[in-house]
Amino acid sequence: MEGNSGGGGGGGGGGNDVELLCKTLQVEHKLFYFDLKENPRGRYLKISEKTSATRSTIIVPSNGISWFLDLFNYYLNSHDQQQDDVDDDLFSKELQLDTKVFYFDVGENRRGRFLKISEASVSRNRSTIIVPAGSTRDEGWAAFRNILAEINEASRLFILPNQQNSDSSERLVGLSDDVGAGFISGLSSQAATGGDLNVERSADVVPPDEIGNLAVSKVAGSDRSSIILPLSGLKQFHEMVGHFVEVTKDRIEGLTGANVRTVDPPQR
DNA sequence: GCGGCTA
Repeated sequence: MEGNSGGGGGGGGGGNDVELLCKTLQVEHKLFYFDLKENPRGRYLKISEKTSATRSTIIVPSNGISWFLDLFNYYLNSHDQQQDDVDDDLFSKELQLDTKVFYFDVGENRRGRFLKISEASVSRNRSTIIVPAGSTRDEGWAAFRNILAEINEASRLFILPNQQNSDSSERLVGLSDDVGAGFISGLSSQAATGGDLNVERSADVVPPDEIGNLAVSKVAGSDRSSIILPLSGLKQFHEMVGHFVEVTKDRIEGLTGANVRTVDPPQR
C-alpha cells in the first residue's frame, strides 16, 4: 500500500515519481518548493516549506490544486475588503479531498499575518505549512497564488513525452531564456484582444488542437521551469488570472455541497 | 533576518 519508500537513500530524484514541474518561491525568509509530480497512481503537488531548521510538506492531489487556488483568491479578496468586525476565525476553511482534509486558518502576530495550511490524512501525522501574507499588499499570498495558478494550468496542459530520457541531457526546445519575462513580440496572430472571455474552470484555455505548439523546458538541476504557451493562450491566461479574482469569490461563497466548508471556530 | 503551527 505504501510502496517501498524505505529503499531510497534520501533526497534527490528518489522514487519512481516523475517530476513534471518544479518551482520555488521565497517569501520573506521562507522558501517554498512546489513540485508537480506524477506516478502511476496519479498526479499530485508537493508543497514544501523550508525554514532555517524546519521543513514541512503537504501533498495536494491534482484535483485539489484548483481548490487551493480558489482558496488563496478567497483570502486575498477577503483581506482586501477591509471588513470591520471580521475575526480571523471567520477565515477558517476546510477542504476535503478524498480521504485528506486540509485546514486553512488565518493567524496574526507581531510578525504579521499568515495563513496556516494543515493536512490531515489517515495514519499520517498532520503536517502544516505557514504562508506569510507579506509585508505589504499580501504579496506573499499573491505570489503563492500566482504559482498555484501557473501549476494549475500547467498540470492541465502538460504533455508528458512518451519517451523520457532519464539523463539530465534534456535540451530546451525552441526556447531562449533571453526572451525574459517580457513580451514576445511579433506573431500577433488572431489572439483575442480583450473582449469577452468566458473563462470557467472547466473551459480549457487552449484548445487541444494547439497543444502541439506547446513547448516545455526543463532546466536540469535548477529550480526553474518554464512553460511556453501559444501566444493566443498566453493572452487569455493573463486575463484569466485577473478574472479568477472575481469568479472565485462567488465560487467559494456560493459553494453548494462541494469540498470547502467554513469552519465554525470553537467557543472559548 | 525573524515567526506563527500541536500531538
